[in-house]
Amino acid sequence: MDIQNTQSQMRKGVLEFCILSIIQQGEVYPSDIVEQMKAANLHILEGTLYPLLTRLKNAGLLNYRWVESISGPPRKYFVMTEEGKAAFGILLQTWKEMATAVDQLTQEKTITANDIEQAVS
Amino acid sequence: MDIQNTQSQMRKGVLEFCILSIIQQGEVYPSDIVEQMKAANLHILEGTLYPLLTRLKNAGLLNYRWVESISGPPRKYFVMTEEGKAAFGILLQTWKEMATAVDQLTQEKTITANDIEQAVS
DNA sequence: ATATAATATATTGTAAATCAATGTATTGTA
DNA sequence: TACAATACATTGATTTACAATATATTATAT
Repeated sequence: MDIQNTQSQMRKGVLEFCILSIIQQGEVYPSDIVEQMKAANLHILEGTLYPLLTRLKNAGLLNYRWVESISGPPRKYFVMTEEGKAAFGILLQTWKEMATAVDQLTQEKTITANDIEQAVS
Repeated sequence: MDIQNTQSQMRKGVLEFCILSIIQQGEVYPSDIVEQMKAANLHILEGTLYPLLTRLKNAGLLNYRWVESISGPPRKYFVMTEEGKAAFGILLQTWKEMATAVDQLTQEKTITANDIEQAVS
């Protein structure tokens, strides 16, 4: 176990949320997503992305349509469903709440049960 | 796959970071950690926490000492090592960078009800 | 004194998900 | 016609959180 592992755990946690966010901003195909994630320093591999998109599609949050490419095989362009938009709204709030909680945890000196026990004795 | 799964993934990602943060603020034993995490709405179960603490201890980031309790079996109080403090510093920066990146991803071009209203009109 | 409850550390088996490596298919170019 | 580039997709291994349960110590009630 090293620190890079913990760092990548942190990034993993927000993968689905970020991918939904990217798709909500406009139709994209998987390579677009990989690029945008890389630009945000949140790298994702295709072996992770494809099963993830399939899961989100099967869950009813996404749909896709085939679009011919001028330079290669056709591409799967993904779009949000209404259910997906609703889910994204919930996740956005979850993210905000969690980020606030983590910021408070790391910045505040929390009073512990241990402090209370020592203070009472 | 449901949305609660994605929410818990989000929380999982920051578990180690939050636990290091709690321990950095003062000596605690596992039940203290469970309580503080619960207070931050970031629940963790004992079956998750004990192996995690063992991993962090084996990685050289934590140490512990036994302390007798007045009401039950002795407790393992955990403290940060110097290496642990250094690792926490790195993770704190990773967290800040990631939170900024996620905020930018979600705020860049998020489609709002207002956007739709303007587009329709 | 004994049994039960409360506290606390710890392990096991299962399920989920990411990653690295590789496979399959289509189109453009030399 | 062969090769390169692009794109979707799967497989096997590893990691890890969780639920359930185990083990041990101390306090309390009967």
